[in-house]
Amino acid sequence: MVPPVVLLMGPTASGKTALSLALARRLPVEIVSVDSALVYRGMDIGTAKPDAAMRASVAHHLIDILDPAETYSAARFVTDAQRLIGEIRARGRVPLLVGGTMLYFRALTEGLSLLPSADPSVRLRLEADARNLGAAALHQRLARVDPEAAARLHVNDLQRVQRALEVVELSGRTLSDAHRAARSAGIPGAVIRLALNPPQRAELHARIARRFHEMMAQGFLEEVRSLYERGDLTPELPSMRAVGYRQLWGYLDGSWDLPEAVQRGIAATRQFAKRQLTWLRSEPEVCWLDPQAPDLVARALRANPMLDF
RNA sequence: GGCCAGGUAGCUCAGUCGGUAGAGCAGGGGAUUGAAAAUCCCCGUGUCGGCGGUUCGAUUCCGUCCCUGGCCA
Repeated sequence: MVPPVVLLMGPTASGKTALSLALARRLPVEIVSVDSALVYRGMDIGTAKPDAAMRASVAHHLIDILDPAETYSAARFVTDAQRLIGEIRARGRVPLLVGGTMLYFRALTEGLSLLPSADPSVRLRLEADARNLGAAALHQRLARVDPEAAARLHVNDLQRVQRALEVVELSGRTLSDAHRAARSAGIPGAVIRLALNPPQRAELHARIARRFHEMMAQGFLEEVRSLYERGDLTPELPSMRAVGYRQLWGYLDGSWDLPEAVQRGIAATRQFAKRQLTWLRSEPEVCWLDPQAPDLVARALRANPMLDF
């Protein structure tokens, strides 16, 4: 029988890393990171990346695989994760997928439609069109080629309107047609979903603030400064748009003073956590865990008999 | 102690020539198919500092008290 795949989800600062390491002491797991920021090298403190000692104690995958100038995607994640799940299972171990990028989890478990990947030149042109013609004009253009997508997308949601236009331009079929066609397969075999979250939102907010200040004490600003001073990175890159990095970048370029950058960073983290929880509420068959509960690992195992080998 | 300027949403403030008030930020809810730590949508009742007075009606005018900042002593 193939081992189950365990998904450990939860908002930022909910204690996923600690629980994943505790689980690793009880089960023969390898960890697959499900995180769009942990993929970047040199972004350690602000992403709360598992440190060298942690990564020496249990195999971690999909961490430090890209330079911050590069871009990753949900589709690449699905390809990478599918491959890793197969490899880990072939070693007779349990794939433990840990992270907070909920789109990646959803793409992996529900599959993705067959779509063209992003094309930088098309995106540059569409961005220029958006600037010159306005969001309404782009939305109207979409309404002509893919009325169904236009009806679904808000005029102001430039990112998705542009993507829908990009899909038609690159593939000749509409996004709406592609969505109706078959998706890629999800995860074969059993899937167990654990979600870590404090029952009280105020507690999560407190954890977020505490952790942000700890990051500052650990040298988060110096980490961002060294990225800032590279000279080839811009605030528009997906890596530099990450929570905390974006706000400290704003301090370095003089947009605001340090206390304000920190407050904005903490607020952005809270907002991120809220969006993660919106995803999480629609996940099926989730075993919710309170990070403050004693014997967390025992609780997780008891709730999922399949895990108790 | 005197004079001046303020005290309105969790914060910063706007406003009501008297008919019980609204922005930004924060916060809450939702969406989410190759940028997703992104992007976008929806949600605004609060003794308008306290107490009196005038008025049909006061957050708005008057008096007084309290608090904050500045200037003068």
